[in-house]
Amino acid sequence: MPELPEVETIRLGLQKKIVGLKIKDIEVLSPRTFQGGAKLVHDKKILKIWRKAKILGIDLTGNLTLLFHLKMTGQLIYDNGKRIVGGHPTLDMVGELPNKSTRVIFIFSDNSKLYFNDQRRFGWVKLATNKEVGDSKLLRGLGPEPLERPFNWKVLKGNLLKRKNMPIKVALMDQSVVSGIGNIYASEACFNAKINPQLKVKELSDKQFKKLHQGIIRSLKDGIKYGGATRAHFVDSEGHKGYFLDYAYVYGRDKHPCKVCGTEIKKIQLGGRGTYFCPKCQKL
DNA sequence: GTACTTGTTGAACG
DNA sequence: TCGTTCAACAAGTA
Repeated sequence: MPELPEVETIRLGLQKKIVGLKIKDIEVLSPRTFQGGAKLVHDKKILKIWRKAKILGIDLTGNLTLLFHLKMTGQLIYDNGKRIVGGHPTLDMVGELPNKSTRVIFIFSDNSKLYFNDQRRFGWVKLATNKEVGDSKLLRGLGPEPLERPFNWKVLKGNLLKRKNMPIKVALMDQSVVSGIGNIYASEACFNAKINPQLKVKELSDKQFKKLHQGIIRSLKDGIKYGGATRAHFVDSEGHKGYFLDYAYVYGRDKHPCKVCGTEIKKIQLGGRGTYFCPKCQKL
């Protein structure tokens, strides 16, 4: 599913392709997926594409911005005849478009198209004014971007300590602590830092906060390098089909041997979510 | 039919 | 009010 690295991958791919294009038309196949007045995008030009946490923003002329959240199964697929940019990987990304998962289609003045596909309709597209974007509680109260400079281990520690009694893995997923860490990367970051996900925040040493800071960055950069955390079929931004073997160290690998020490990976529930860890590498 | 999956939100708890 | 937990929601798979 699209997490921060996949949204970033999409942003980088789209940036190269649609900035400067004019939106000629829009088709909303699933009204509940599109919030706001769809017709307002007619004849607007794409100025800039940005990302905050897992939200993708496309700034348009007319002080308008399109906001996208892919949630679990959203995809953005750009098609100018051969090139596409993906999200949640499914085989239909290389098949015919539109298909039964297509919710919104943007048609540009050069007749290329951007498809918003979403199997489960958890995701959404929202047209907002620039002011609404600034006021949006979606974007306010988000913690620092984990891959940008202001995010260092002291900031991480300070923010985490607001949740001092929580298990560290649950606290990591709090979006006000750090932006964009979901269930997969929370487990992976803890593994990278060799910290047991059940450990309470207040029990971490400074050394562990430093390792966790590095662990978060490493897991996210790995994610971007591999184009997103997934073991399923994948299509890269040039349309080549690829296949990711499970690059994750722990996520989704319960009962499998740890890639570092061979110990069986355990799965537990933490904060109501599946949590994976190696009992030997991540001792309490 | 049931359990499970996700991020986000708002209710409910002590 | 607070820190924290939990149910609900969207819809599809196994």
